[in-house]
Amino acid sequence: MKIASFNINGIKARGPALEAWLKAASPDLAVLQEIKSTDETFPRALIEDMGYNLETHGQKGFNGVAIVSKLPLEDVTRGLPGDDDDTQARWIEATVSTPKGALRVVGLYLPNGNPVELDATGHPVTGGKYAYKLAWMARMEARLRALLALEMPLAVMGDYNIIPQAEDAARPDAWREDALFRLQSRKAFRRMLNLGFTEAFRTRHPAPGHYTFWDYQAGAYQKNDGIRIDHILLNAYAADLLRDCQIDAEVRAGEKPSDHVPIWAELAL
DNA sequence: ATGGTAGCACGGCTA
Repeated sequence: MKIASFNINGIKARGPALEAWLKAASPDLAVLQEIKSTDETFPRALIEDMGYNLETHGQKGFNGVAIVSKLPLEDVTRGLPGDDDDTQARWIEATVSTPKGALRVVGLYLPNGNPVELDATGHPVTGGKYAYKLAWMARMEARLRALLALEMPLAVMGDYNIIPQAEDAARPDAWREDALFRLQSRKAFRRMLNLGFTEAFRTRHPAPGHYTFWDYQAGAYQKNDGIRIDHILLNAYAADLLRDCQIDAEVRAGEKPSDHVPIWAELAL
């Protein structure tokens, strides 16, 4: 089965581009980020008329995640555990079952974290966006530990807002102090990888220069001034099933595109 | 360079 992740940056503006990509790529399942819509205002027919099932975890104006799937979505859960006061819609889970076995899927939109605010001793300022990002990643690590204990194939996909290595940015020096690339962010990401995950794209494409995001500003796409921040992490059960992983970079050149492009993986499932 | 562009929704935040 083909599974994918796509930060669509607003479902109301992305209808035609999303439909065109779903038709062309025909993923069996895709997690979507930044739907920027509530569950009630999401244009469900756009997805359902194409034969996909849809589960949303929306929020007015910002954030919001969803899963679309040709197979039924089972055991759907919404929200990242660990902080009852966190109202931002950034996490959704579901299970799909095939004749060859089941797959647990996470769709996530990890906080951006900018601007980075540090106190005099270099610690993130409490209540700031960077502190929120790091706290969110700590909660995510705890949730991943619980999911790993299920001992079943697991795919954790989405907009991580993390540039894992210098090779994943056209101009790494421009990102050194940014929340997407500073060492503390990358360490938190690596801690999660070290729980036993395989980063699907890097495993299959060791060469630098592959990106999933180009800013709308300053002609970033035309200059290929991109970063790789959308990732598919697979636990060992799922990594054993990995057959392919690609970025649909050409989507960025389409009509009225998102600033992100889809990334997908083929699993022998 | 404190700009630049885009989305949501109609003012200002988020990225």
